[in-house]
Amino acid sequence: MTDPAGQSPRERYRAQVRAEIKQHAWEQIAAAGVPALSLNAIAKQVGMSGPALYRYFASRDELITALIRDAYRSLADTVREARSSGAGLAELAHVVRDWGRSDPQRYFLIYGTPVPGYHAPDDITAISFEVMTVLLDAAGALPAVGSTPFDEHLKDHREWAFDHPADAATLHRALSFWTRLHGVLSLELAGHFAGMKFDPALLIDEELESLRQS
Amino acid sequence: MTDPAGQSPRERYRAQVRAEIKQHAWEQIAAAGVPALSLNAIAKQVGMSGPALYRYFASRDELITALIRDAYRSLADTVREARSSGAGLAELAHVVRDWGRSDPQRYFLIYGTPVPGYHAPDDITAISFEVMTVLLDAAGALPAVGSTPFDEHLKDHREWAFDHPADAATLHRALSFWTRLHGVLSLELAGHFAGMKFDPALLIDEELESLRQS
DNA sequence: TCGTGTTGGTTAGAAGCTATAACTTCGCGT
DNA sequence: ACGCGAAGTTATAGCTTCTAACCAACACGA
Repeated sequence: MTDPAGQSPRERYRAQVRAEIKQHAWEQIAAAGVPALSLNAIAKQVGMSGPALYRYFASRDELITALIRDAYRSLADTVREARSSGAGLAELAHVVRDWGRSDPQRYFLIYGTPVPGYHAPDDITAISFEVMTVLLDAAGALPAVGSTPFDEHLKDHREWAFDHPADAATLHRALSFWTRLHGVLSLELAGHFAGMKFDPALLIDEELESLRQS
Repeated sequence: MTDPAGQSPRERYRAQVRAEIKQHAWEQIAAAGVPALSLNAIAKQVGMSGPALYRYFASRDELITALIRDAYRSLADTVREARSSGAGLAELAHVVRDWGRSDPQRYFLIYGTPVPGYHAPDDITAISFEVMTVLLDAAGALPAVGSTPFDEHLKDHREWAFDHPADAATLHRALSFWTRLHGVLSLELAGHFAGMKFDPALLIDEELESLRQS
């Protein structure tokens, strides 16, 4: 999916089997969620028996971590491509929404219930910064607005933006975009709007419209 | 926890053992999340061996469902009491935030990753309507504002409010309150603000402040 | 007061899971 | 051509949920 020229044929085979394993893992997760993911069942699906799978993933947790990494990677690629195609915050919201609706469990692998002990490896948190960078770029493209108390607060707490040159109001807008979109989208994907027949896309539009001026 | 006068001593004992089981279940969930919840381990903790626990909960899923019900019940009681003590939307937000921070896994039992096949029993969804009713009451107490396109859309999709007499703008504000609060709170509780050192309470304040006028 | 039936508890065991150990077989590179 | 390492196998330990069968003890009506 990334580098086509895998070196030795041994490694090419290995990468292909790993991909196949992850493919079946995604199908199981989409069908019944992460808790129902069974290494045994996956092994049988790919045609090997049980413990052979441990040659490819050292443990169940390592497989899940790989899936989380791929999910982040997919999200980051999606928003970066949309942004480079000229999408603003409003369009980005719907791009992310479509991405989430295409595989809700993948969305929740990133933004769902956390596992108390778990800390994601550094390379994964690095990808989440990629996403935030795109949001900061898009938020910075909006017209400047007046400062609020929270903006002042952010001036003292902008380490998380690293070297991004956004001003405090832009940090605020990127944060609000993130939290408002996630607020609507995660409730939609989790089915909490089930009975209510309104269109979540319209709610998102207005949540972000009011973000433009405030 | 609810009705003190359990009838027969048999039923009193039964209710007390059920409560003790749930107590240990909450501790396990808080420590390692729902997937790590083990009926065997709980049984040993309460001093009985293995399958005896099935006299009190027919299955692991039924125990978890009971925990979900208690979580909803606790949330509904919390917001209703706060509202009856005169809390407005702004105060309600912090009441809910405190409730979530006191036991994040309990929050995620309601608003976290959904299980694909699972549908909550009717009595649980009824409790979620209790919460929504309080939000609608509090949202209706705010000064009236002009109508937006989404308000017009809501006029045709207000079945979920049942017989509550709120106008469309109030439905909209209750929805925005819910989604914005959940957006910030769930990301905070999941640790996605880990590196960033800003105060989520301030972000919530401003998210709801802009809701007052829009 | 004496059956009798429900309830709470036990141990045994089936089926499934993760994961490790020991062993064999295949294929790549020197 | 040969050897070594990678890939796969079976066996097994230890965990899980959950069912079956059995036993004890309490509650209640005759």
